[in-house]
Amino acid sequence: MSNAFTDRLRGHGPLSDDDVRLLTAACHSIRGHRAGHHLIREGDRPDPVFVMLEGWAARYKILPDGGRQIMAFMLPGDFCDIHIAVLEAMDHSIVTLTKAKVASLPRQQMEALVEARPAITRAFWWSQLVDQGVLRAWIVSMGRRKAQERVAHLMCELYIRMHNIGLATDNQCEMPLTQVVLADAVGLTPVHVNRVLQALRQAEVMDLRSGSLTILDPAKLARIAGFDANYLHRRLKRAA
Amino acid sequence: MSNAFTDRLRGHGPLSDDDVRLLTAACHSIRGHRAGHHLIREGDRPDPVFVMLEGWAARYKILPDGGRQIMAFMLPGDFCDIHIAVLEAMDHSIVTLTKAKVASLPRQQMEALVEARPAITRAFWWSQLVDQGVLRAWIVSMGRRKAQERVAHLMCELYIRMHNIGLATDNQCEMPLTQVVLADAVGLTPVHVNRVLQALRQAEVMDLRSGSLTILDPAKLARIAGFDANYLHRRLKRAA
DNA sequence: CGAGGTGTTGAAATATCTCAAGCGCCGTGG
DNA sequence: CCACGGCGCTTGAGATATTTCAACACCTCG
Repeated sequence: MSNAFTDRLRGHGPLSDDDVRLLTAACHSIRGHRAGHHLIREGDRPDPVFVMLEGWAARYKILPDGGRQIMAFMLPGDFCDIHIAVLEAMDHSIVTLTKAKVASLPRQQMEALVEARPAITRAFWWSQLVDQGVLRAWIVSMGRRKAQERVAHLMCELYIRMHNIGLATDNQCEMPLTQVVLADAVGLTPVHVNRVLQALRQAEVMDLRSGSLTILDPAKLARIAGFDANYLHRRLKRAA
Repeated sequence: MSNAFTDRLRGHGPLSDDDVRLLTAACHSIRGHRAGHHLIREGDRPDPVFVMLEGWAARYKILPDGGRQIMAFMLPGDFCDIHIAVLEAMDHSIVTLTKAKVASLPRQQMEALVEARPAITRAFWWSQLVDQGVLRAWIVSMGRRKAQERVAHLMCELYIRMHNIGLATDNQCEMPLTQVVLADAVGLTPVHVNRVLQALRQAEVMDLRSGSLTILDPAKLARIAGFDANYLHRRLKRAA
């Protein structure tokens, strides 16, 4: 009677058993997808809200010149904006990056939950808050950090997020990102990302390779990244 | 019985007279500030929610190396995240950029409104949605657009937002940004921003000067920027 | 009158991109 | 089982966008 989704929301504040039951029930349609499957495409009329139960996905936009910019990574427990259903057309797309299991909640059911269950609404707001914090951190990175710092910062973010959902062991976790995906996220060129990764490896700071990240020197990594975790404010940790 | 704030929210969906009355009443403490006044500083414990009634403000973060990155501009009718009150400490600051009039709503009153008034909650969600759209657009800009396109895009965004709140006439509006503020927003150097502005001026695309923006060739500007307004989904326009 | 913020200009330095090529791996199809 | 093609990673060298540093003019404000 729980999954990555309810666990995550519970991290944002107490939910009654009833709340959890309603939420799990709402995730009725659960489907498996392979890497590269589009959950939504730009231009689609959005209806259901997607919730990642397993695997990774990315939210991205394609520019007129064909370039791609990734705006967010979605990990297990994350979900697409609840209110997105109000729009007529998506202005971006979402793809799975790995094999994934995703639930979809019909819009109406979502809204019903929000209207009826204050605790759930509150949990959603929290989640929103964290998401916005992440978006802002990305803006700071892209605006003022140089290549090395940028990828270091992203690795910090993703490691912490993985850690928060119990998917990281000591200084190591899965990180199923190819160098071009990484490049599209940090706003660099794949070849430059490659060189940056090599530099970080040779400096014995971190090692990203074949789908997994190893942090060799956490303090140094955080210093390079200028990383300050508290924008990810994880209630979970504190409540535990 | 209305102000920039209620007008804005009304743009996101119908509000009853009662809703509007409650909202205006909630803006009890209204104060004037001069340019450069901090509404919140990083590290502060946030309590009230601020609403811009007149003037501009910017949300920014200072990096370890002393650099500043602006993450958002706040125009009349905008407000800081409602839920921000849940945090223990602000992870960024907000300053006024011009003389400004701002209302502050106590946290509790805010939450009471949200619990009691579904229409108001809905309006807040909309507002959130738009804000997130803007954040994402900034990420795309900083990640994949070059200097000229970036400032062109920002000018498009700000012009449209000013237009939406009735503060722009034909292809012209107030734009009280110094070149260094602009630079801190788009992630460039002030001197480079200067050159970009000159280029856009000489190309007769737009002219930003002494606090006001003139769009000389809207089509060209939008083309350079790769601008697509629909992420700002303004209900106002449609409803009108 | 002086000080500081703002806009402007020039020239050299540098981070990042572009283009181009090669290598290893893996899954597919013959 | 092998050959092939495609993808992901790596490397090099030259091109380019943007930064840095430094200086100056202008204006406002005290």
